[in-house]
Amino acid sequence: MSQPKTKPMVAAGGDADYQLAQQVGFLLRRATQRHLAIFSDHIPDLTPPQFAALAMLNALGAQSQNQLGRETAMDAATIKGVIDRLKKRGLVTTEPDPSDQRRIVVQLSDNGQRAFKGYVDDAKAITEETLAPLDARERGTLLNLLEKLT
Amino acid sequence: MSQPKTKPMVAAGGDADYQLAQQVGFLLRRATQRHLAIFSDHIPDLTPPQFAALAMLNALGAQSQNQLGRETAMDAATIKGVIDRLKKRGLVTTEPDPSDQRRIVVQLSDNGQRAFKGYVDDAKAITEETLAPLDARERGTLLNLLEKLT
DNA sequence: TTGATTTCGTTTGTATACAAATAAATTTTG
DNA sequence: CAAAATTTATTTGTATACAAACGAAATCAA
Repeated sequence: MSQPKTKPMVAAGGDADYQLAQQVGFLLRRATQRHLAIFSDHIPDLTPPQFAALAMLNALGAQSQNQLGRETAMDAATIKGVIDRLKKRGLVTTEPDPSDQRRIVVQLSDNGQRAFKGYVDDAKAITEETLAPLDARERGTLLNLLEKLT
Repeated sequence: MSQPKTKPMVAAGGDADYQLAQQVGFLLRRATQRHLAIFSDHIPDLTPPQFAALAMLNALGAQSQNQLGRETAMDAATIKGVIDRLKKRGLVTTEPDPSDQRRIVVQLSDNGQRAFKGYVDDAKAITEETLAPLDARERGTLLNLLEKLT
């Protein structure tokens, strides 16, 4: 006779069914890693946040530093570092806002403008290569779902 | 009379159609940010990479440090820092691999084992809350597409 | 108007994340 | 076997990312 069914060896709140590799957080991290690798293959001179800042300044024009951070999803401490590095490389300039002594207005320099325009095609290629494993319908679906997730 | 159509003001390789907020890299970054916020609400004491290391050690047993890094998608330098911090907190222990003098074998401590099991339900709640904006079908689709992207 | 609150930018500290270089140990190869 | 190549772990340096605390400036409210 076989034994009656017993409790599994693990304590209550079993972990046998926790598959890290299937969790959305883990998949997001890996997808981000792959995207970052593709990005630096195409644009070795900039990071994604740096490019995001340039793109936003190009699209929206001069912005206060914190406002630019909001547009590009970076907190105040993070955008500060990004702008400091872009400024050091001459891609952006800053000046005080005369109407608000607290604010620093960030703008693209001519070099920054040219640099951004020169990278737009690369940026499109980065998106294309990142999404390469998906067909057109899947790409749309993914972007849609990611947007909902925000 | 209207003027004849002229070239747009922007130079060739137009950037007017580059929408940062619709690029997969930007959406991945924002989704990851939201997930991280949810994670730290539920498990303030661990980071996602730290939890990933515990989960993998629990699932696979003792591993060499670099092997564990591979399982959890962290490079050698990153997993080192993660393990150092987990070790300092007594959640993992390390010992030299007698069969390979280069390797360090990492394993869950009893405390680490208990801590992990105690967090599994929180981890499931984190996934649930992260995916809350999606219905069941969309969740499956997203995980599928993210996996393809890797 | 002034006192409370909010916003802006900065600083400090911690934690990934990755490139590059290195030394030691192991494995592969000729 | 001996040389070459690879693997493992470490270290250094740079770049996000975020929490927390801070002073200065602007806004709100009683």
